[in-house]
Amino acid sequence: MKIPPASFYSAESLRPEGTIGLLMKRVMQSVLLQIDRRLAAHDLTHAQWLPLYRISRGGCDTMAALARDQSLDPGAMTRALDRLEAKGLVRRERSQQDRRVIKLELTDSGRAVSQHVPAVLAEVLNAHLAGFAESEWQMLNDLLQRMLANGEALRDCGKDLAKDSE
Amino acid sequence: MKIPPASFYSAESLRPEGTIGLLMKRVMQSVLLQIDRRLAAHDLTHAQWLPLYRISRGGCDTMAALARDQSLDPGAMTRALDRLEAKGLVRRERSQQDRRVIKLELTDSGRAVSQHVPAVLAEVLNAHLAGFAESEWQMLNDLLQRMLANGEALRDCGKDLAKDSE
DNA sequence: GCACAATGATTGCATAGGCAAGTATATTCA
DNA sequence: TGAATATACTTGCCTATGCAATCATTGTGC
Repeated sequence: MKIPPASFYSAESLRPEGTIGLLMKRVMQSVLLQIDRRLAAHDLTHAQWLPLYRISRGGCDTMAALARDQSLDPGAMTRALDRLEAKGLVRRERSQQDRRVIKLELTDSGRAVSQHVPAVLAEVLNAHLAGFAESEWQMLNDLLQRMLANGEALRDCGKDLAKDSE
Repeated sequence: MKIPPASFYSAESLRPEGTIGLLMKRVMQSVLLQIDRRLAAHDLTHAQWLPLYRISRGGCDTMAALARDQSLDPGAMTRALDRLEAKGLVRRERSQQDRRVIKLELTDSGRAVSQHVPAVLAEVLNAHLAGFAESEWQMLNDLLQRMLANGEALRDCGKDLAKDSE
């Protein structure tokens, strides 16, 4: 059973500055700007504290797990870890059980820095949600989840959609 | 009159995979993936059809205007235009009125390609909104607008916030 | 007119991500 | 066992973005 696409936008009526897409891009930019600003003192960018934070929370202690978790390219993750290792925040160690995988663990310095992240993250998100009722926050979560589910449905059957829509 | 920040997230309860931030990132990735897939036949990436589309719509015919419009770095825009010009989609021409500015205009080829964009954009957005009632779509717009407004309020008074939150 | 600031565009340097090819190790199955 | 396959990671190449410094041009105030 397929739910048909919505028809809120049309090629004729589209105004580039009014779409959901641009709106979300702007919101994301704002959130990342605020977080980066608060973590700049620790010399961290959003591409760096994210993996750091994930490692510190446990559950993501290999490159592949980390890359999947953040839906990021493995190559990009390798280089991100290069930078974190160069800063002395992360240690790589080849696993003995499976010699393909490389175990990741924080150094003392990495642990110290990563503990600042959750408070900043929560603060910035809450600031962007100022004035929201809890029901509105839940609604936003729900709507975004549904958009994501629609997107995933598209992705799977997407090989034959690479044609133009005219 | 200031609206206090929300308190939906806290440093202790934060789960990285459950935040609004990661959710929006995923939705954006999905939207861009689908658009890029449909425009790949025209050899365009999302960083390329966006300025193209804006120029074709009129109102953004200089580098600075384009960069501001997409909240993008002027340097990045220069290089983006380099690539579009190399593909023969855009022409640069120095203005006679103000010899600092460079007027941008689409070539015939650029115009031809850019006319495919709106339909694809609308199609992908609508597909991600499948199953949404119009009221839900409006609600989503409204909530995102409010998040953006909160973010802009932060940005302006943000010079003294570059400290840690502990 | 002239020093000075403001603006438009560019460039160098750095981080960052996608894609594809390649290497090493593990797993599966004939 | 051994070939095919899958997985983990790496590397090279390209696009893409931010920041800071630079240059040319324009506008401002004296």
